[in-house]
Amino acid sequence: MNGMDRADLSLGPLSEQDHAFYGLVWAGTTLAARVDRELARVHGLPLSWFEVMLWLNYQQEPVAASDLGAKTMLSRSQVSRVVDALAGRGLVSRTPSASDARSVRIELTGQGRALFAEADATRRAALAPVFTDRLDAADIAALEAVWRKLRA
Amino acid sequence: MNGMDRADLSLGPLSEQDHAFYGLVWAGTTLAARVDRELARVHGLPLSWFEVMLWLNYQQEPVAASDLGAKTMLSRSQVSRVVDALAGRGLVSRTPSASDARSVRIELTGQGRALFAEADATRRAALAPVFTDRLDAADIAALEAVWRKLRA
DNA sequence: GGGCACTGTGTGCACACGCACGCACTCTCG
DNA sequence: CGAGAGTGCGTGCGTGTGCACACAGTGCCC
Repeated sequence: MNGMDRADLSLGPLSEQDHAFYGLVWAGTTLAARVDRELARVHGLPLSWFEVMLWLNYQQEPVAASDLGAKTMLSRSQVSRVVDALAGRGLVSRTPSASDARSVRIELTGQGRALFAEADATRRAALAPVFTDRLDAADIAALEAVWRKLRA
Repeated sequence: MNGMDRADLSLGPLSEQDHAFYGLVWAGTTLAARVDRELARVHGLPLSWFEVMLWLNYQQEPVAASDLGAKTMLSRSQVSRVVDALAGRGLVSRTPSASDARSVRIELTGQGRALFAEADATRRAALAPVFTDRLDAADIAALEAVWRKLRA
């Protein structure tokens, strides 16, 4: 992650589609960088750790590492290392699967859930002035529609 | 850059705003990764190199390295290294500024412009099936409106 | 049951990036 | 004119990441 908000994104003679694309990449990286910086500053928590905890938090059952790699935006090797670090701090528990001896069942500990709740609050706080507060319901709905089309 | 399209982004009980945010980051990184992979495959060109060439291509006059750092999404050190690599391949020229001996005037060479034209074509080709073709004019306009609000 | 392809996971290595620093140069002010 | 603050640029260092590989375990098919 970057750590600085830069990029004015005032490019010149680009088509509408191209400009929309660059704006998309710019907005995504800028907002992610801001969240990453705030998470690191307040909780000493890298964004990749937060991403794993986010996914684990909304799962009822423990999940396998390969699931985290498929669902999250992280590679398998990154998942392996992040989970290892989280386990070292007691934020997640890694128990071998009963049905498959290769697989590992990963879940948040109580401490992990507590820290995630705090971290998610700071994420919302960091996002509010630059994202949430600036968009109305119609904007949000429009973005939703676009994501649906892109995901298909 | 990543190199793989992953992430299904089917998160659970999130608010509309949060879902819009995650979709934004997901779409940005996924599309950027796709462009990066295609650029590397076809032209052996990293996305950071392409980004510098893109900005240089739409400038009439040579620009300083600090301008590239401010306008592009790259850090100053990254600009320094990328420009060095591009100069090594004869794609950009670095001539010391006449008015300020510290500054460098960077511009694309003819070879650089030619390669950028090809690379930009592959970028459009890579983006078409997953982005451009899936969105209509109303979607593009909606995205434009959002980027305007976020940039302000 | 035994061999074989395949899957889930972890790791060594090379590479790219940001940060902090250093150097050369410019500007300002007394 | 000279000293000190500020600016533009490049670079060593530490860190994080992806890729390719290794290893253990599983399922299939004969």
